[in-house]
Amino acid sequence: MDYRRSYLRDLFAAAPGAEVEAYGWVKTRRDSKNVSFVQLNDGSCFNDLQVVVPEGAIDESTLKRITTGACVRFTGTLVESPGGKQAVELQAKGVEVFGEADPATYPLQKKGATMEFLREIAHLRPRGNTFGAVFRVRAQAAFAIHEFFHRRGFHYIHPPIITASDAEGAGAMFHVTTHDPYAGKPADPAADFFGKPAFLTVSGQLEAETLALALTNVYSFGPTFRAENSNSARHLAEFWMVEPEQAFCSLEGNMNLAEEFLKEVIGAVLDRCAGDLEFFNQRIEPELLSTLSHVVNSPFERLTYTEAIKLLEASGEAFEFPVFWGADLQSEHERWLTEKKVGRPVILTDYPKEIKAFYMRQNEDGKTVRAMDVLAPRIGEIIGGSQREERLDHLEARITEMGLPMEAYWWYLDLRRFGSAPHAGFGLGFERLLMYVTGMKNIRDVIPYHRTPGSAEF
RNA sequence: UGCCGCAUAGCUCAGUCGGUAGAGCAGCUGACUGUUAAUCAGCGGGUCCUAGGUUCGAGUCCUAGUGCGGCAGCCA
Repeated sequence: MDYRRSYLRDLFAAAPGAEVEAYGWVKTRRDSKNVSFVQLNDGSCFNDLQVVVPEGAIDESTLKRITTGACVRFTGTLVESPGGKQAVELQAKGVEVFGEADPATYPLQKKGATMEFLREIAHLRPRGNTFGAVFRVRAQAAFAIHEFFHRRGFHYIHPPIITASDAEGAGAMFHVTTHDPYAGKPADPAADFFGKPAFLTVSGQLEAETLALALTNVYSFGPTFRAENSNSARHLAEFWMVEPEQAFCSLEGNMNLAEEFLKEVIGAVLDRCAGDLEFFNQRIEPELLSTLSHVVNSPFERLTYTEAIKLLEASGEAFEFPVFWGADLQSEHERWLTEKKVGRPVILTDYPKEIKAFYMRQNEDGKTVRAMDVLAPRIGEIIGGSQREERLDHLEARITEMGLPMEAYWWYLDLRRFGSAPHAGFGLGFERLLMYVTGMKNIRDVIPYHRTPGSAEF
């Protein structure tokens, strides 16, 4: 056995008449008087291979071990299929059973399981249609992201996952310690592993900026952690984030990059995962394919926050939360804009400085900052970014205004002391992108093992 | 974390007015000339989430807890 062999993906493209092997897991077996049919899948592509077992080809006691969930290798001849649902099938001559699966206790059925139940058997769900497709799309999307940046000369960087800075301000953080938190002794950071409090990163942005102001165009793509007690279909405590950062880049350049990025990655998945997306379109989200091709082929709407507020005020909608200049936009407002008003992704820019982070570049009006959020129908905010404040005095003033600890930012401020440059970047939630591309409704179902409050199984 | 809803067979669910447990699918046994969510017949399968309470009697009503979901918030 060797990875250099045929996979089901290859068999579907092979010429009938070939003698082949087929490795995989059994989806179902159907028996007739003289013949048995086995649906086999190895995860190499969406389609199952139909294996035909003529009477006598395999002895009955072995055939009985080939049940749903079993792992097997068939040998036989690839032939054109007389059945309507597949071009080729395997005429079996022999089989080896690697692992049986007791049909009475194997929890995956071919019919009618809810997403909630499948989440409880997350170690087995990749064997089903839906999650096989999810994780193939996840892999292709991740690869397409690296390709996108690589082709444009961006350098892939690796900001630390453990950080001693608790001042990033992007959300509640997980502590990292070698001390027993349940021992009841008083906390003593100086005696801990790093000699001070340490945390899991909530964003690599500040570190990415330091590399952008040397390598010009960089991006990171890795796990990110937020200890927020959020219980929603759009939040995880551990998720993957893509964070490009560009020197010599304005907010407009940042928006252009974000739009090109989404279009190219979605386009790549449309190209390379056609079978998987077809399934999502049929069974998960009926409008998926038309929506995605529309997104790839039409420009994103770009609005300033101020324009968006005016549109919302003129909408005539009875919103639960009031709309006024200075208010943070609520989900209902974002949804109206992107789903009802525009019907495709919207980029909102130039938010009031009071509702955005300290590092965003201040506009000349003294009221707004060069922030941008990309909002997508169905899932809301998929990207958040900004042009960064590159002027030392402006940045220091904002840190003081917001009551943040100036000392903690000494190295971040050094970037503005020594060779500062206009620069911009954004953060993209990888799982949110996957929700958008697959039509899956819960973010817990686009990652193999979700981490959420009260949930760290597997 | 707040509001709302749900929890019954392996899965998906029904269970009327409070009177002692049901279906479909899955599984098992058999039938069937190539099936493809195969079909047909038969069989087995229950801590009705947990703990209290009301009642002659609770799957059903009440209280608390737990889990899950929806919406909201936090954001990516």
